Amino acid sequence: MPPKNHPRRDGAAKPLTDAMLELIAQRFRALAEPLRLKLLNTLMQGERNVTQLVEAAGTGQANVSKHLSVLKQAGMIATRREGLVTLCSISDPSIKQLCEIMCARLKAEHEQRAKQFEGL
Amino acid sequence: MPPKNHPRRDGAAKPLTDAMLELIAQRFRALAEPLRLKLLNTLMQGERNVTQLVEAAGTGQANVSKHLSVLKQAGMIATRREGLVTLCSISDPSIKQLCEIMCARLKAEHEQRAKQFEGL
DNA sequence: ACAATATATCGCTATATGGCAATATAGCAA
DNA sequence: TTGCTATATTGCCATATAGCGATATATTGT
Repeated sequence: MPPKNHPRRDGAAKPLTDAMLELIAQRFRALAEPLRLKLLNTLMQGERNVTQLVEAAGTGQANVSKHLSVLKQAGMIATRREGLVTLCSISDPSIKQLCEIMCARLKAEHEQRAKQFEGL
Repeated sequence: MPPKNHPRRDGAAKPLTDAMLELIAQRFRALAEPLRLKLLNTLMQGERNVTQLVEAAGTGQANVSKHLSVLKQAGMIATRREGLVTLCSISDPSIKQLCEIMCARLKAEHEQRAKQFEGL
């Protein structure tokens, strides 16, 4: 038996190895490009094939294909071939959460800034 | 009065402008480097000055300083000067959430992979 | 086999950025 | 002032990667 996994009472950070940090950074990096976020945002509505994603993205097919492979590599999307087309879908349910948290924070900061300008 | 903010019943994605996508990507980019994650992880334990962060990070001071400015620019940390030292602290409470979600997902995937190797 | 369509991959250039060494700046003390 | 410490900034190099055009591969239909 490995030692029991005690949850931490304090807010202390767990010791993260460099390898773990690299893994985490890698996943954030996959979310760190506007075009990839756009693709994911499109896929939130449901499964789409590559051509549809190219149209929605408004950029070249080669580019979309490359970004899709990054997302796939990061385990964020899954693909299945159906005849001629490749259908893509989100395979990582936490992505929606992550984006919502980010957006909420951005909105809060924006409103905070707006308040600074009230009644000049 | 602006139009009321109806919450969405469906799982439909909101229309995100390119500017918004860029902003979101920018924040994820700040989290997309192992060293920055390490700094944030250290700061989770509380306020630290730059020298302490340099020691904890195990890299050069110039490097740490640059990464800190990225995090500050992204609104994730705040700094205050106290005499000779600059004290840094996390200013964005959502960071912890984001990292925890990422880590949970990584752990889940790791366990999933481990299962694939059971009973070869 | 050939043609047509959908997607992936390759080669390229331009840009962004991490790390380092050196230097600059700021605050404090003697 | 001079010197010391803490931090920021600058210049440089190496690497990563976004975007693009061209090409390769795969799948289906004729």
